[in-house]
Amino acid sequence: MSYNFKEVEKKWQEKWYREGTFNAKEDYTMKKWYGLIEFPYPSGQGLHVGHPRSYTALDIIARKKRMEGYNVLYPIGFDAFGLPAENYAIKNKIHPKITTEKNIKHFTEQLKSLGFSFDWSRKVDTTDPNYYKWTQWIFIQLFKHGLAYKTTMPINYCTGCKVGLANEEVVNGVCERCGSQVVQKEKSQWMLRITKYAQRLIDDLDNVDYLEKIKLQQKNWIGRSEGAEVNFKITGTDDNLLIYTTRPDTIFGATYMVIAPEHQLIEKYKDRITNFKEIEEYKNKASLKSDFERSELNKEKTGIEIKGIKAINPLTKEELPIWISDYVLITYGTGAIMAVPAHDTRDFEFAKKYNLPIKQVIIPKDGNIDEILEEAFTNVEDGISINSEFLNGLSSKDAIEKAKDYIEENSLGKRTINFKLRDWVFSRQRYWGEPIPMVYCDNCGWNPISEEELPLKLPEIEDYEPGENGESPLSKQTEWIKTVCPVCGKDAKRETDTMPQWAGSSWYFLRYMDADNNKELASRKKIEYWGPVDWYNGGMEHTTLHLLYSRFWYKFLFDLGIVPTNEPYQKRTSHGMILGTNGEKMSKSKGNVVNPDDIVKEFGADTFRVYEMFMGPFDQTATWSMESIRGCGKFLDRVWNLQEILVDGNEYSKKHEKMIHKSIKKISSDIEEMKFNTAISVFMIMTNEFYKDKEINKAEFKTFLTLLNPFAPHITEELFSILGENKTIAECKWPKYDETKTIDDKIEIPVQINGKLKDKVFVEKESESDIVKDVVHNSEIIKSLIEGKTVVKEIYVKGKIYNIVVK
RNA sequence: GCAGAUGUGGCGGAACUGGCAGACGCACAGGACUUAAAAUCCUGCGGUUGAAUAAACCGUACCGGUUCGAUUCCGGUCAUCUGCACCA
Repeated sequence: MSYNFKEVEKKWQEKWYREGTFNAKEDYTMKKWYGLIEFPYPSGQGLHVGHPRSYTALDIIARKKRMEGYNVLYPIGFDAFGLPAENYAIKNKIHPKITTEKNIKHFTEQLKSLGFSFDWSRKVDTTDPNYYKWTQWIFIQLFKHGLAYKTTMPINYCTGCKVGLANEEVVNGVCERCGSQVVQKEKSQWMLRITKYAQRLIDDLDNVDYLEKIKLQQKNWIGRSEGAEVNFKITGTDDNLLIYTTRPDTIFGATYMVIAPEHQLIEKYKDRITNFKEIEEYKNKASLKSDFERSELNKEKTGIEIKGIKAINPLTKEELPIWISDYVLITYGTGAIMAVPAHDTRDFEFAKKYNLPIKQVIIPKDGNIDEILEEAFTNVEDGISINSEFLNGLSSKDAIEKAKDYIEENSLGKRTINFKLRDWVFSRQRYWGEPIPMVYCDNCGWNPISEEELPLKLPEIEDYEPGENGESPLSKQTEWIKTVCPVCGKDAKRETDTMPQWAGSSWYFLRYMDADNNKELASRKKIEYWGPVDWYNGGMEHTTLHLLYSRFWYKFLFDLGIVPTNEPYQKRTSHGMILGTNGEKMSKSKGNVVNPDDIVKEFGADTFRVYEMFMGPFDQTATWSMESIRGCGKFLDRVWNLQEILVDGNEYSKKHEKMIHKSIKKISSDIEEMKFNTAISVFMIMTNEFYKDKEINKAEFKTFLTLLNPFAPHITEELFSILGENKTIAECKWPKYDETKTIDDKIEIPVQINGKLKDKVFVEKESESDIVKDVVHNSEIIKSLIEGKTVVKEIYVKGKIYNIVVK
């Protein structure tokens, strides 16, 4: 009897999606579970085999939760604004709306063909005006609370996409999306003040269940550091040069100062600087470099001494030269540092190159001053201050605190905290995004449009080419731009930039809770019931982008009183990538792309699902293998053919009872821990066992099918109905196990001599060591092996092992 | 350079909290069925020595340590992957 997956899968999918079997219930008395996967960008290439890895995993958990009696919300939607649709429009003159619609349709078919238990009734599409109305509304609130502002600043500008990019979108100096070169460009941009939330974004990580590596990556990205700002007097003036340092204990070792090329000091003391021309040249050269070029050139540091002004070390009163160098960044701290070459690697390198003095003020705990320092000594854990007056003899940790105290007591500066996190560049000079609902008036400046006017719809246009000088294509829509000032009513102009793709995805999980609401982004009642997301799975690549941005927006909404908790996601896990059969990342150019449609056609959705879960540990990278997927198909065929050895029975048979209870326990916990590969191996072991005994009874088969259902929903439902059940597995309860029935009463104890396995004995599970000892010493093998030798020691670890040490 | 992770048969991988290394699957080999092939079923499958289903030794990247006992813990080395990259 062979299994016709094509017919069976189609049959069940039609039933599920017609009846809305998996739609969340409007019963707010039930315990809820909200599982979330990252909604896909509906690209023209269709679904990638990587998508189903994440979707199947949470589908398994969602299906199990339903059977455990939870009201489950497992929604789906599309993150449909974005560059590929727009680039396609430029090339082919087809409106992005049309391609997006087409792609969403294709994605929907593909997702349904895999049998995911999504609630399709709540489908979200970020390009739908009913959706982006609220994206725009949130932006207006951000503006009203001073968290959105416009500023002219050097931005990362992609020469290919012709848009400004956030730091996060620049990878190795090229555009994350198109791979073109990124240069620095001055542009007026909308910014979101995410930095204001930096501390909370770190602190609240303590209250959520994210994988440790995710928390760590976010913390590193936000990059908090504690230090002090210290004023260094500029000679012959009352003015100060303010620097930032995390090592105020090294202040006695400062031998020169460095400021960033963009530092305002240069302009200010133009007249006193004797080599101003030279400095200016250096400055110009530096400004031409992109951030990437600057850091690429980091092997050789460059710099010039600013002649004519000096700084005074507030503690030693020494006069220190001031240098200009692009190894100091204007965007971090105060854009100026005191250089302590003896105790900072970068300063050391710079001092060596320009022959600047190196003064040691810290030595290792059990060390001495080195005559010639080979490298900077930077270890805070192991340092003792020397040559530092009141700091002498203190450990570096204590010295740092004491120095900070001294600085504050003597009004030389203050304790400060710095973050690496930058504000979020929120403007894109693109068409296919949410219009930024702002209006500029010569009298009143920037103001949001009235909330009643939302959504501010994207105008229908035909020319998607960027405007002059990389302006948004909307800048050519003169009619649309023309409006009146929402404050004074005079003529005014609309903002022509649009929002980045990260906007729509920053709050979509809230919309799922109440997808059709046209009065609020979602009702408070529903947010309180469904929120926060219980389990969110997605890629590691979104850790510092989407995940951080959406946490920021959610915290803002919390501050507004719209959401009741301060974190959106209770739990976050991530899946590993799937590589092509050659072990490389799948890409069209390499020709190693596996198309999910082909797999479904050849093997069926269930085999596809089982294979993706079986291929390796869920969070690790896995390589696609056509041989291995065949093995999973074989397993499901064996499951199908279990019908042939089916016998009657309303209870588990004696010989299978233990195995079944153990398996329920193992599979249940494996699913919760996302150890899907070992869960599937348990199913295989069970199947092998049934075949070995040439028998499976009805009760056993029902349990087996129920357990397997979340992994392979179609074949199991079909077999279940063949059994003559009048309900579906989806309506059944998740099987329970009896702990006492998972324990063997007779256990096998390995016996070792000097740690090497020699024999095995059987004992009652609760046997005390003297009983076990008797059994062990009765073994012929053991007897012969210890004969004539001295037994030094015998160890029995209850239920585990027996070890005899002989000489 | 810094931070994190990983390293186990021909391959993907398993092993709870320090207790039988290699579960399960793939590939491969032999056999059954078949005119034949595919499919299916059965058997074997870390290495060396061995006629052996006898036995012994070696074996979880490498070197060393702790322990009755280490894939697991500790110290060091090497390799690979990921993230960050002049953040003072």
